[in-house]
Amino acid sequence: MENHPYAPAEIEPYWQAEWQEKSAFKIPNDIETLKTKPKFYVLGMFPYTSGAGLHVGHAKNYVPSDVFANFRRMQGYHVMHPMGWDAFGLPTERTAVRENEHPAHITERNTETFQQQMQRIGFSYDWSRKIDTSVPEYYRWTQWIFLRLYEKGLAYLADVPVNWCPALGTVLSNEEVKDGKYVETGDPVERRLMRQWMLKITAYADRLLEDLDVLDWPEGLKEMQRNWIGKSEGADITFKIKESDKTFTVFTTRPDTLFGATYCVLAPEHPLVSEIAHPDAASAVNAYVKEAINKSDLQRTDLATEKTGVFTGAYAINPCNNAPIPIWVADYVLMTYGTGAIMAVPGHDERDHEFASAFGIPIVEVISGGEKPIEEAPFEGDGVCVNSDFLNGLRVADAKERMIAWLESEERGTRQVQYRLRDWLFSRQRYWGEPFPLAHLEDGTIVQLPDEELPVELPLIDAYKPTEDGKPPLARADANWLKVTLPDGQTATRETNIMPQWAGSCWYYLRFLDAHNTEVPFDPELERYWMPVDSYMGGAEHAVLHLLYARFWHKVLYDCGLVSTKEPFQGLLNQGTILAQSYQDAKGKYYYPHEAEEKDGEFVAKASGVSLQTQIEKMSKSRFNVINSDDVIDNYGADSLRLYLLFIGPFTASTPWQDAGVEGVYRFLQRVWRLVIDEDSGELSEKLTDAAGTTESELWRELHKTIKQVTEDTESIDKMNTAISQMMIFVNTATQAKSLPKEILKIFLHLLSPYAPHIAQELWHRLGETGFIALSQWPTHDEAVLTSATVTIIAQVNGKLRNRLELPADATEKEIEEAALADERVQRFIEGKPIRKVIVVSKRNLINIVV
RNA sequence: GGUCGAGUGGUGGAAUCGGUAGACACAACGGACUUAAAAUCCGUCGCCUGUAAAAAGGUGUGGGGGUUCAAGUCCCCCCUCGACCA
Repeated sequence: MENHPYAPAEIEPYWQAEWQEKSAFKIPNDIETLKTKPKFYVLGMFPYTSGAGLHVGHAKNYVPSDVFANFRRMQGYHVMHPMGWDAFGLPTERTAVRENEHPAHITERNTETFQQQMQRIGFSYDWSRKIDTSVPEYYRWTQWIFLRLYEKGLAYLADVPVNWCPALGTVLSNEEVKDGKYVETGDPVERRLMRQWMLKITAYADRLLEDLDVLDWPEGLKEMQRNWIGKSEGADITFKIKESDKTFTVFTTRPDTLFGATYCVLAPEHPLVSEIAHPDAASAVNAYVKEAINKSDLQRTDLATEKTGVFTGAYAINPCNNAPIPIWVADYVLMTYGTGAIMAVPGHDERDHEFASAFGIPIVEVISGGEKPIEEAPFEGDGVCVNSDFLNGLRVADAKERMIAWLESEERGTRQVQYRLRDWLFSRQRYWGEPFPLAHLEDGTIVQLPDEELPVELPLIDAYKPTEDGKPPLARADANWLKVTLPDGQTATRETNIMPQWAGSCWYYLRFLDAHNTEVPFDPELERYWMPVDSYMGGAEHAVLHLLYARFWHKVLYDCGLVSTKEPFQGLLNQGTILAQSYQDAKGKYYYPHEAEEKDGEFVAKASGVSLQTQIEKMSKSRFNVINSDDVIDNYGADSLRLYLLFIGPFTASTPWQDAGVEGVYRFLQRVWRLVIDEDSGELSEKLTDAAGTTESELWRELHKTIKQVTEDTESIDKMNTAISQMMIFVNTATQAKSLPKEILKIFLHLLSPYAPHIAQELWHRLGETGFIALSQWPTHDEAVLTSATVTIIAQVNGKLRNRLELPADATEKEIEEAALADERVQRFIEGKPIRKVIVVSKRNLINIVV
């Protein structure tokens, strides 16, 4: 006899094709049609399209955003839910070099894979809005926006220290360098000053900081952005150099401790270092500077490492008491923060204290209140000024104000706000990125190309590496590309740097709104309708850089009158990472799970027998523990994959993948299937009836309970795991019911549809409905159905549960108390003891008797 | 070192405003069905005492202390892990 079990491999491709063919999730682009409904913009951070394809870690982000988009759509919103590809960047360029193929071809192949994998999961994206940051139709507008920044004076050239690898002849990012070596080849890397494009993000520091307050983001994430921007208020103070007319300026957040400054430190890169060094000290200073310059900032400022430094032989004059204090050079001071020079107050700063102790520099207490003597430990807390002349007796906050006022009146310093945020290094000496829409005249003048000339397309070149004389790869392009004739007839040479990988992702959420516009980057009316993004979901690894860069560009566009909101992403959630078991031998080499086996409770490599360590860690290609979404779909179907990723835990929690867990949700879907379909005949189950839903009153109540909870849990996004639990409870109840009104099942299928769209659609269809359940209306629960005639009262004695009492729902507190005191089991515990207090919590259906 | 977050059965995780700890699953175990197995259905499942089995009781949310009629939840100290920053 033929069987008719739940067969996702048959129903899923069918409905995916139907959705595609009927454009089920296509959003109109006509503003009048759009205005008939409220809008909702759900955006999952688009993926970098590496060759590895989509794994379940990506899906952990995209599945909840898809469920939420489905949910809002059923609630009657126009839902913007697009997808696209972040395609420019180094990984693809590296693959291109390795495989000797143009990066555009590789990108095409990779994006094709990603799209197929996503379509197999049944996401409700409007694929007609798909974008790819590496195609000219898109990056034309990235260049266009860059020109708006350039016009506003926000892009400039500067000599900045970069990681230069002589062996490769190229600049590397900080992430590619570890311990002064290129992480992949071990070639040495040095710090070198190079002329680079910078974006003046620091001009927006204050607004980037202040506007965080209006965003619905997790507090921790806002705090990370605040720390990154790192605003600190204090003063710039000018120090004269003894027996010289030279001066230097320091920035300090603690002007109140100026009387305690017993030495100064210049960063090794500080221009004064070579000028002021005493002849006797010059050679030691030079040697020190040379060594320090190649260390990373992290190495230099790490509190754990021992402080190093060298005395210059010169003295500065403390501006508040004219005391001469020695000037040192030390690498714990960075040229890139503040002024590259500090006043050191060892009594009240930990690093200064450590340094002064090591080199025998005096330590003076100027703020009282420390627990230990000032020679033993610095005191960084709040206290009262001492040994500080006109500041004596003031508390720290007042002393700061007083000192700044005094410095300003004496013209020895000014109030100053300092940011940790640096300007954004915006150029790369690479190939696979957006060319700058700029050119250089013979005399060195830089000119912007007219908007009509865009896009500046990437030229074809023969090798993706810098030229022998150190110019970027684009300098290899032929003269047709390199030379450009300007509207005024002059000839210029194109800029050969490219933009960094971040550029394309800084505004992609705007292009989705009007993805095919050839006149403007996006239509202003559409922008006003859709923006801001209501719910942006993605990994915490983008908590700082991507989100800060995109917010910066958005604010510039706002200032240009091109967008209507100050912030791009009103709501934001970070998904937890997905973890998986990985296997490593003693040397740290990773093994695939299929290469490992368990022997006597230990793991060993199948081939060699060497013993392996196992751990649960982040799923990634380099750890050989990636689970591909296609494999899961092959075995269980897309609906099981979706459900499992949600059921595994809250959206924001990091949880380990367990193959066995997929079985559980797969079984659940099979039970759902059997509620509707008789597996033996393939016909509708005989339990199904056309009776009203209320005829199965217990099930009817469970249904309404389920509507309520699924609605609330889906709304929160973070609790979709408990929404699924409740659906399981409903299905368990329905399985045991003697008869099943179709009405009840149809309502339930609505709840299931955002989560498991294929099976919900198939069963909806089998129950005789036409059209897409995904486009039907979300049900609401009836509170009256949930109330019942009796309630269960929890009876406690001294806070411990002793019995449950079934009482009428309208029982008064007095009646509850009487019933509880009369209860036999409660009696056993109060027997013979005086009752001291009785507390009835009617809201919680609870009574506590204290004896 | 600093900031923020977390720690609950064998496992993933539930638990609203302080009010029944362990929902829902996985794994395990037992039973029904089957020639057998798979699948399915039913049941047990924190630990300890207790019992033939129950009943019943004690204890229990990283550790210690506190507030409260009542603490996984609030406060203080400590330990461990994670993220970010230095």
